[in-house]
Amino acid sequence: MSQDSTGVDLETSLGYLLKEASSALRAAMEEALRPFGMNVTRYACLELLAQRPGLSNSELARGAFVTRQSMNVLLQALEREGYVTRPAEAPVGKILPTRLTPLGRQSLEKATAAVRSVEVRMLAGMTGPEQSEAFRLLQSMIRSLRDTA
Amino acid sequence: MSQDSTGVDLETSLGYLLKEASSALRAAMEEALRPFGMNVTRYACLELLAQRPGLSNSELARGAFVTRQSMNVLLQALEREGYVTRPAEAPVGKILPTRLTPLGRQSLEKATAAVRSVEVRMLAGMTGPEQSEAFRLLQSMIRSLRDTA
DNA sequence: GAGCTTATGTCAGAATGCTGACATGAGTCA
DNA sequence: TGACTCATGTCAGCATTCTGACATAAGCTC
Repeated sequence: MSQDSTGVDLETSLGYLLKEASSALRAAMEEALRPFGMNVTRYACLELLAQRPGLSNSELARGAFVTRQSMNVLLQALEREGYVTRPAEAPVGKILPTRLTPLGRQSLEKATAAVRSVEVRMLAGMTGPEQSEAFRLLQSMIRSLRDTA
Repeated sequence: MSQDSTGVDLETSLGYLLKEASSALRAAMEEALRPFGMNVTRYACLELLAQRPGLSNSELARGAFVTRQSMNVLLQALEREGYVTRPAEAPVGKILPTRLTPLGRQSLEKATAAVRSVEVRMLAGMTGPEQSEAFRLLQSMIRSLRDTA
């Protein structure tokens, strides 16, 4: 009996375990990215831009799971440091499409190997079907949380 | 072909999906806890103390997945507001065992129902065996990330 | 006991992310 | 056209969490 009637047993809670896994992944990612002077959000932003050039600030924010205000601060820094470019004026509406510079692309490529090795490490010990199942189950959780919101 | 040889395809990355799930859970939790003037870390701290009274600052930090410095800031606030108590002097070593006050316990109980409903919502659509499998797979990821660190 | 390593509590400063607010542009609809 | 709604970019202020640093206590080894 590790649990009274009113509490949430942390030892058996999937939510708690999900947070633990995310925390472990984040720590491993930050550690892997630190030698490149990068953090997780910064890397996510660059990776998103590599795969879908021209994303707006708000789209990048949604993709990196931060608010558009936070992403705006980050983009201003990246722009100042020469990793990305944005047009001075919006070609349409207020959206400023962002693109990687050669410097940004180069910086991303250095970090990518480190990030990939973290993911490989995380999945070591899981079979292909198990990885597919994990993918499916996580998608189910996300959908349930969003739909009923 | 959505993927060149150097990148990490975010659409199929389990790491990215794990971050997405964690982000969705966190958002749902923060929203559920806001009416009670609480956030996730604060709730985790109180819940840990309810289940294992007398935990030290460092142990609470590990349980809530923040640094001990962050937990120290939080504990000082909780103590000031009367939710927890710590002895003025360490009974042994430097460890200050923390305990919930009646006010802290009462505050926790109010929040618990909200938190539990979020977890139930997240698991809607998953069978019992699927939940067990998700638990097992997340544990595997955590172990792999930690062991090879 | 002396020395080493590890863990703890704490302070200070910096980085990061959030909420609130505002102005502006696009789309919809009557 | 005008009114309404929604999404966007941005500024400001605040909250949260982090890294770095220090002193101290426990445990272990010699």
